[in-house]
Amino acid sequence: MNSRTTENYLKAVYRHSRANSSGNVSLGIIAGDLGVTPGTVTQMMKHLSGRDLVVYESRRGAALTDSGERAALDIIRRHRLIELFLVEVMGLDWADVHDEAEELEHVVSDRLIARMDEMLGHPARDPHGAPIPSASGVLKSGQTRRLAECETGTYRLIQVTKETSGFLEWLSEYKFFPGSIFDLHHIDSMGGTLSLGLSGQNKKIVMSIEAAGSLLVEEAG
Amino acid sequence: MNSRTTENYLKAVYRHSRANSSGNVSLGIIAGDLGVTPGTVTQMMKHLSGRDLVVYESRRGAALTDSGERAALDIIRRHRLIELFLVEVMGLDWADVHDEAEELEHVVSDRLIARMDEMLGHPARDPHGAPIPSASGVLKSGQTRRLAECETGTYRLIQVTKETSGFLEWLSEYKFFPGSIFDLHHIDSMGGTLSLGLSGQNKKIVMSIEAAGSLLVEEAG
DNA sequence: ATCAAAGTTTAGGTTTTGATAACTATAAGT
DNA sequence: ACTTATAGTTATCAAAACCTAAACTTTGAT
Ligand SMILES: [Mn+2]
Ligand SMILES: [Mn+2]
Ligand SMILES: [Mn+2]
Ligand SMILES: [Mn+2]
Repeated sequence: MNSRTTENYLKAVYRHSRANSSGNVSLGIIAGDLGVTPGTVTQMMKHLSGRDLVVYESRRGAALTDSGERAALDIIRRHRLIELFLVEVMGLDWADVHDEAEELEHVVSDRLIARMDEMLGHPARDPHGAPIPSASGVLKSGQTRRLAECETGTYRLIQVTKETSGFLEWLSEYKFFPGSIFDLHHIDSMGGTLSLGLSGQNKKIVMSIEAAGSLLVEEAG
Repeated sequence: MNSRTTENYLKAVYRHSRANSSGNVSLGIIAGDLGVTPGTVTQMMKHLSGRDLVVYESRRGAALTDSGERAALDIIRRHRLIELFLVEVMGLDWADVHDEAEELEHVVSDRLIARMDEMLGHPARDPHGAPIPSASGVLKSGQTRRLAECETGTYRLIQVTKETSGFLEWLSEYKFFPGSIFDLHHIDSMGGTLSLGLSGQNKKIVMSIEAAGSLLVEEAG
């Protein structure tokens, strides 16, 4: 019904509307994200607009309609359930499932997704800590903060938003996973790094503030 | 690398070369199988020929090359492992997995297929009794006969070659599965039916000889 | 020899996705 | 206000991957 490509566009619009308060995404951002030229995005937005999946006003950007958001959340649900299934049922590494899910999300039937959900006990989060939208399209995200914007203190890692296998493997080496509790010891804003220690371990982790931008945490005091 | 469509053509050529002794498939048969016009098949065979997947001589039909056969067996392996995975690991009904596998076979990565194979203990047969080609592309099919061509006697059901869910559900009602042993009591070739009884049950099964054409059996004396 | 069936060819069409490059609107700076 | 830079739009072209229609050719059978 929706092609692979249009589904990926819908996800891209969704991704970037979270960032922008208005929910309106500028097309250049999508072009950059998907690696296509701006003209291509304009065309696609017109197309999606014709199918009532986005509202698009010339030069004002695009926003998902209700049915567009439903479609986007459905694909995101698929993606996240598939990732968790690959990790929990099939025993793959969390660093290794994103690309696979990126393909399968467009092909696996609703019935199979429902069965995965059932086997996994209607899970709330994927292996990277991202919340899984419900079958009815409700996504509940608690209030988290980017580690890059935190002061020193004690936190719990909730979600890793950058899913490149290199970064995930690096986190694994420190056994730093969603759920881990840690102390943010020191922030060197000039040097652009921060250092932290996992509770129950004495090795120190030093990472760039840029990298810390893809870690979502909540206070654990 | 190979598109969904070309992969399905390769499977179709493979399917019908088994039937023909020469291994040469007439293009009309493929057109009928895939529901396209003859000209479309001619074009596709030229295309596959250019990619060294089939040998094709005008009006003489097509046959898979070695690499074409390898490709076909790889997809068949995927298909059958996926079906078995869906039944054994995910608990779906055997009548319900073919269509799903028909899609997934083109998308699931090699790594995931290898993992399924491992989880299933390197199985020899799919849920319908069809042999699963090895990763190196070897398919060992024992010598079976079509029930439609058997005399009365005792047999074991090995494989069901028609995978429509209606037919599979009908077999399920009688608990008639690959592995089942039964007596072929009576053949009414004029009426076009045969009747048999499963060992350990006294209900009689009557089916058309046409339907019995899709049951492969071996003697169980 | 004739004919029907099977297969081929040609020409054309659709869908989906994308690029290029000239053009235009908007916002920002001076 | 005027210029300029930036972002976005438009129109045109393209290519891949399928497919059909219909006229034509070959082949095998009667
Ligand atoms: Mn992912
Ligand atoms: Mn995707
Ligand atoms: Mn099947
Ligand atoms: Mn298929």
